[in-house]
Amino acid sequence: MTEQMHSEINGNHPSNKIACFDCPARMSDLCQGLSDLNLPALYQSSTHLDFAKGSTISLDGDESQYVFNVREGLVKMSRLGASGQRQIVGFLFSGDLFGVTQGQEHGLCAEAVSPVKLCRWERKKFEDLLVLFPAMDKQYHAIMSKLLGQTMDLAYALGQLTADQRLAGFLLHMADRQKDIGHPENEIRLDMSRTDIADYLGLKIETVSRGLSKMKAEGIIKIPSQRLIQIEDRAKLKAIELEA
Amino acid sequence: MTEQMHSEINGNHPSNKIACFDCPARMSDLCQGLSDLNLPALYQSSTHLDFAKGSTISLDGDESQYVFNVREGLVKMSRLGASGQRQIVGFLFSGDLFGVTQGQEHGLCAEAVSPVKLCRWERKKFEDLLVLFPAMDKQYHAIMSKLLGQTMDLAYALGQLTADQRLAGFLLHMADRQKDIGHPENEIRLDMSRTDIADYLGLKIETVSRGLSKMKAEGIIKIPSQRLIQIEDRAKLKAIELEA
DNA sequence: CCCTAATATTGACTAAGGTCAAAAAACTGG
DNA sequence: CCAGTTTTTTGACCTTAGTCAATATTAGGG
Repeated sequence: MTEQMHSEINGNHPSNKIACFDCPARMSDLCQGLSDLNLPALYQSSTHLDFAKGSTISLDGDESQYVFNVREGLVKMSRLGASGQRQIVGFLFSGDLFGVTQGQEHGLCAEAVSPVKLCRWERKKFEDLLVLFPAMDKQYHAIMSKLLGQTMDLAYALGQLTADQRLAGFLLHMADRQKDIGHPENEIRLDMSRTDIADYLGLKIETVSRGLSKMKAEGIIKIPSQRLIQIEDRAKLKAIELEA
Repeated sequence: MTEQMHSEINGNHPSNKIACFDCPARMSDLCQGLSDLNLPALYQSSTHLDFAKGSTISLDGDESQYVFNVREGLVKMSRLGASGQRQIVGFLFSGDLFGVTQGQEHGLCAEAVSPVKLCRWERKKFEDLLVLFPAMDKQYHAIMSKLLGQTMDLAYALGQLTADQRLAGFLLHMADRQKDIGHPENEIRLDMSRTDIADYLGLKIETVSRGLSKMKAEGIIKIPSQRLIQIEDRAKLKAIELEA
């Protein structure tokens, strides 16, 4: 169940129908720079994959490493340490690129949190695309830069903020994401477990649970079901995040 | 004293003499891909700057943002948070590139820890160089990737490791750096203060001090002077880093 | 070389978050 | 709808690192 197999869909794209046009990630950081005319090249060098909830997404095959773009679903990216722990370094939503840290055996690992549809390129082919499409290369620079910024933000949170501050920041961040996808921004649909949240925020699951319970008791949030959180008092949440 | 001014050296490089040839960072990640023939282009679009110890290196001017390469000295890169704290997200040595997180007002700031000599480009011009020299563009991708990996490593340390583990890891990492520069690898010359180390490791200065004192008491390290640490028992240090 | 200011160390105490254990909710397949 | 499993919440207690305060050490300027 943990090692559930993925299914390879459209391996070589035998038909000429291009799935990019109606891809939920068509306007993602990566693809938005490309005109419809250039999509076929992007599409033909890619493989589409489905991963079941909980399955591991291997970042490199026999020879090549891969670069991925998330079409649908939620992926978690973890840094596995020599001392056996795991730090989730990012959650990846529709349109997010991953698999960009080449070479270095960084003990990175990606897992599908929900059922996931991905677009995959061999790194080599992906780099060819970047040469071919300067607009995409520019976007790629921007993506790396953004990713670096996000990871620095995480380091800031982990190194400097209290448990409550991290949790408040997490909820606000998730709420913003919901808005981006066009969902009501005060209703957070959590696809990840409490354990995932804990591993991301550098906390233990009990601390996450206590933090949420406290916010609920103070009327800042409602928790109609475990995986659904409603923000009742955004201002107070913001205040917690910025607490001295 | 904190806001000590920097001096601009060789602003427009009026002479034809090219400083790149004898640059300590000639073989840095950025430049190593270039042949001597291509150095003039790199040199002419750059500005050389000196910063006094303790001075702030502003990452963007009136119009443009800048990209820097460290020639000599030590730079610290900090993420400043809305709640007033600071997390040092990296120390930059000779040959390290910085200023790559464009756009986003990420509250980033760079400071000279020791007297520093830098090479600076306007981002726009720098990107032109990348287009001109594919080898350099490739290096740039690798640099971003490495930087991202390092920042994830930091996140792992901050989120998952104890104070002693972080400290042991830091010393080992610094020792490796010394080796790279050709210094004896068991003698760590610390250019940064205890406060800097604390801000980097997400600890308070007292915790850093206590940790070092404990290691000294256990014969793992010697501290001949505040800014000089000798590793006496590397294996034990490694063991602390990996402790369950 | 001494005096001062900055930096680092040490000590006593506190608090935030972790650990261990049990209870409660929430999903699962039949 | 129910039994069984997983996930989450809550409680009591403990440990790690933070806080506050005093002392020691180091570096710089006259």
